[in-house]
Amino acid sequence: MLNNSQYTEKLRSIGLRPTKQRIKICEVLFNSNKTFHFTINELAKRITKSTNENISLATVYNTVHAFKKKGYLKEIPINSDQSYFDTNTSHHHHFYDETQKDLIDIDDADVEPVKINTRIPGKKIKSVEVLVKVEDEKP
Amino acid sequence: MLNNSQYTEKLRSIGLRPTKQRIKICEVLFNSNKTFHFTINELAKRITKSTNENISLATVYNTVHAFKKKGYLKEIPINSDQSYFDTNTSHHHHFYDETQKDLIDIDDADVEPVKINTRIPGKKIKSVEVLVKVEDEKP
DNA sequence: TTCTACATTATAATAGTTCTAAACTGTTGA
DNA sequence: TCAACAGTTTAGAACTATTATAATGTAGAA
Ligand SMILES: [Mn+2]
Ligand SMILES: [Mn+2]
Ligand SMILES: [Zn+2]
Ligand SMILES: [Zn+2]
Repeated sequence: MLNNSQYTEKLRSIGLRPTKQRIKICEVLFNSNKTFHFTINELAKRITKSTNENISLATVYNTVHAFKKKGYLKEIPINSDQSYFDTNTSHHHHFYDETQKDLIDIDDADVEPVKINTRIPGKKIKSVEVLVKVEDEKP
Repeated sequence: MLNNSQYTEKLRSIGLRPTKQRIKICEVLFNSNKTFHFTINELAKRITKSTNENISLATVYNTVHAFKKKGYLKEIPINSDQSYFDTNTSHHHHFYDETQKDLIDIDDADVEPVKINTRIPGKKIKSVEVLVKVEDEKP
């Protein structure tokens, strides 16, 4: 629930110029108190719906990638059909409902700490994420 | 380390005709005592290298998908650029080395059982997989 | 051997994503 | 204040992994 001048500051703080396109995208992504998952196309549709002006698809891609790089968004690997992004940047996990093709958060507190008893020398861990695939129970 | 007639049986047992293309693909995928990860393009290159005859890319796609559906291969979601497949169909996890863009198995025994303390009503769990992203340690 | 359903193939089509290069804009500092 | 410039947006082209098409070929059954 931020206003435009707060997005302006947010953008400035990470070295991005606060253009009207970026502020619009911030509104769609971060104005809700709920986080959500989206594909680029879904995001583009939301933007078009909540605005009269159109934002070019290239700008949507550019901005999403800039936000991801700055840590405002995460990308969730689900399958190779298209990229899924997440406005929830806290450490958490996912159910993927293969019947509904739907991605659902699992709070980090609902997963016992994952213990990996092996390492790769010279490499440090960036993230540990659990993906739980689910489907409808047999009737 | 199977011979062609064993692949023939393997294919027959899952209702696929043992064509020479499919047997060739079986050889490349399953003749080694090591399992490995691959993309379709890498697989197509391996096939071309180990054969004089060429197998159409469409056949490689068709066969890989048929094998996946029959449980001979797993697909590993890493990113949305392209599909990664795994000849290791046992339950296991992965390191993804973001520096080298390399996928490395983690034996199931090296991961403490992952406990998820939440469920989705009406859905049953198909798989629980851990992806550990790593990168080079800072020097 | 003949028949048929299944399989292969080259190629076209599709779709998500990235690139291009021209037009536009936010910011800086003279 | 405003010219200058780097950063940004844009439409559309290009790119690339994947899937569809439809003609040709083949394995297995009878
Ligand atoms: Mn897929
Ligand atoms: Mn990506
Ligand atoms: Zn999430
Ligand atoms: Zn593996």
